[in-house]
Amino acid sequence: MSRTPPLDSLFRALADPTRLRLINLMAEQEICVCYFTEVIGAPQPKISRHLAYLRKAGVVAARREGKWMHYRLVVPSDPHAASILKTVCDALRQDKELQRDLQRLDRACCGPRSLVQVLGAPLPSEIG
Amino acid sequence: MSRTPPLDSLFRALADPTRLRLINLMAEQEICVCYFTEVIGAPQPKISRHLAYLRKAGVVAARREGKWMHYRLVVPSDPHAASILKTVCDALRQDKELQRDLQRLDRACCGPRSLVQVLGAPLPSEIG
DNA sequence: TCCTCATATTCGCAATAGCGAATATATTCA
DNA sequence: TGAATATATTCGCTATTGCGAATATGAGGA
Repeated sequence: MSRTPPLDSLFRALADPTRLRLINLMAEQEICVCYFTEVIGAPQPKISRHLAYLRKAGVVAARREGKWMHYRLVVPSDPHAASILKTVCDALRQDKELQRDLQRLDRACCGPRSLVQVLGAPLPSEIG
Repeated sequence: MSRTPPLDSLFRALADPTRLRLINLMAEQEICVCYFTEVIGAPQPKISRHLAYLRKAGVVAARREGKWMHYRLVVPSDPHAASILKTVCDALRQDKELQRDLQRLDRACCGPRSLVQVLGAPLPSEIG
């Protein structure tokens, strides 16, 4: 007796600029939380809460590796939701602001004062 | 200086079950408000407010014809938003609950005690 | 064990969303 | 002009959301 279409929870998850930035950063890679806070420049609890929101919505999954938590996108089981999420990622990738996020991610990973160098943070890894 | 991705307003518009039902009903046709209230079975102000929300978000447009207001989907100028909205409509069409809405719309238009017969309401029209 | 670091959760608050009830507006018809 | 109809808006309320600040949890190392 579910009187609500199955997609509105997905859209609620997508209906926030910070969460869209997080999704964009995860679109290609599994990413450690420390990069999110670095790239987005928001307080860590804010990032963590949005990640928790995405987790509850089933949009992302988390994996612990020692002290670090890695987040990755989950392909929704509903094929329509999956298709929408794919389309969304494609759209985000074209946004100028969000491209700058990806550049900042690059610097945070590989630059001379990168988190990798300073904290020994784990590198993002391509999703196999 | 728009610090927010352009899509989150679209997703906020989509993040409500009633609005998804409205969008589904408009997916193929321009529809008169009286059908929305009839099919969805919600109080008229509620329908009207959600339509206003969709209008402000640029998802639908309205056209007056005498006493009746007709609403239709608007293809967003941003091609990514357009692509997302298309994908959403395709997904909604497959939902069982939403298919029943379309059946109710059919009856409201063409059945023996249809609004067309009782009120002289205008028929939905294919979007050319 | 204690300390540190990475991340998560809780708390209290301000902003927002959605709702029903009532009312306003716009159009047609008499 | 006034009544009737279709739709829109406003109001007061409750529920939810997002936030910063503070605190808790969980892992690794001394």
